Amino acid sequence: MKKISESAVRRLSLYLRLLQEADAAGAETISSGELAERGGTTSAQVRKDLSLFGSFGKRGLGYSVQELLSRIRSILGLQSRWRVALVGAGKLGSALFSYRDFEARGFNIRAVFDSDPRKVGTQWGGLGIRADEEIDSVVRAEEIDIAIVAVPADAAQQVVDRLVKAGVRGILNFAPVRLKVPRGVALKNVDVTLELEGLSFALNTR
Amino acid sequence: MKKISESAVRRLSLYLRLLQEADAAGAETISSGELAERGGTTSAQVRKDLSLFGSFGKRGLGYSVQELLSRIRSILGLQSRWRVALVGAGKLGSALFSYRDFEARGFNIRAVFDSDPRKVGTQWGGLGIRADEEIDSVVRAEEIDIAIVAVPADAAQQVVDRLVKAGVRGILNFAPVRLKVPRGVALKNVDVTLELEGLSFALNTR
DNA sequence: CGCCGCTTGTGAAATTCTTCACAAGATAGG
DNA sequence: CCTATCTTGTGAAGAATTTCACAAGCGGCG
Repeated sequence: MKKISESAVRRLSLYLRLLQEADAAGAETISSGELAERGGTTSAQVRKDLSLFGSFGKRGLGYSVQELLSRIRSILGLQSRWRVALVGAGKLGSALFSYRDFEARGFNIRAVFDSDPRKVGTQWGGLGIRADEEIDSVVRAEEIDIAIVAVPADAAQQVVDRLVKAGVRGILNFAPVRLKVPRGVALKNVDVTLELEGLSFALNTR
Repeated sequence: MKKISESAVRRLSLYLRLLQEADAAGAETISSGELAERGGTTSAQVRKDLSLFGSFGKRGLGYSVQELLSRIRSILGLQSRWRVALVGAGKLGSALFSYRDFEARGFNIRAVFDSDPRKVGTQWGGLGIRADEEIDSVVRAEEIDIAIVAVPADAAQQVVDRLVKAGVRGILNFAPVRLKVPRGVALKNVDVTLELEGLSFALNTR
């Protein structure tokens, strides 16, 4: 199997959303050109991306919205739900937790952790907040695959070490630090400051 | 002036953070190799990135931490503060607002908007929440450069249209939609679902 | 049935990004 | 002053990604 670039995966994920919108709008079929237009790319790019995984379209017609939806879901591994833990019950954690769109897209938050003893034990939508020390046992018991890390920068590496030790295989990190994870564990970072600085650069150079 | 790739800018931003850490740790000087190691890249990459803007190092010695800090700040346009508006005073907006790290990095939130009449008028850390209808006048009066959009997907385009009309030149969008902005307006997206799906793909293919 | 208009899938070309590799500057030590 | 050791800056090579361009499949219509 050849290597799939990160940007190709991002775009697939984007196509998935566009397809869901098209589906909701009642479209039966969609062309690479329409997808490109709505996704801000080119039709050749769309076709190339899809061709990495097979040929799903019909010449002259385009793609069946239903079929492409299910193909992309399967490519991205979204057929079944992922079991997710959220670490950090601060404001960001709370915002993420209440963002119920995750649920709809197959990410099921099954545990919440925080280091603050005053928060531990309180209920969040039917889920009791656990102490960081319980990460190992709870993650194992709940068979968590993915963790969302929303703790301060100086606590993040320790939390991640615990998560990895407990068997988590994917981490989405919101703390502004470069985390170390062993190979075999997937890591993605969301760094708002970095994006703002990107805007600053763009505004600065013109 | 030649074109600078998005990834190069991201890395500069990363180097900036690493330099701040090195500075806090008391380092006077730093080599491309050290930066690379801490930033998860290669020394050639670091040197190439920096060489796009000039030659800031001393052979045999490396880079002066202080000088490189100020050079990168100036490249990224962070010498002066940016005037920022936050649109959307929900949970995410609240999390972003209270993340005072922005302030430290030169992004000064000067206005908060929300469409909910019950929120309008309440105070957030000394700032009164304004109605979306006021975007035009307030953004002009406050000379806002950058807006952070943290509203539901179906409201985002309308908000952005207003912001753009009022003269905002950079937008950081958290809503899961592909926004349309005129050329000349810089747009960055933070899409958590997309990142989670990227993790799903990574976990799925092995 | 045959032609026409549309759209896919994909090699090949073009472009962009990363890595290599090395001359040359800088310092320290004898 | 000379040598040994670092580390930069940068053309050139290599790799990856995007765009081009076109043959070929498909459906509709006369």
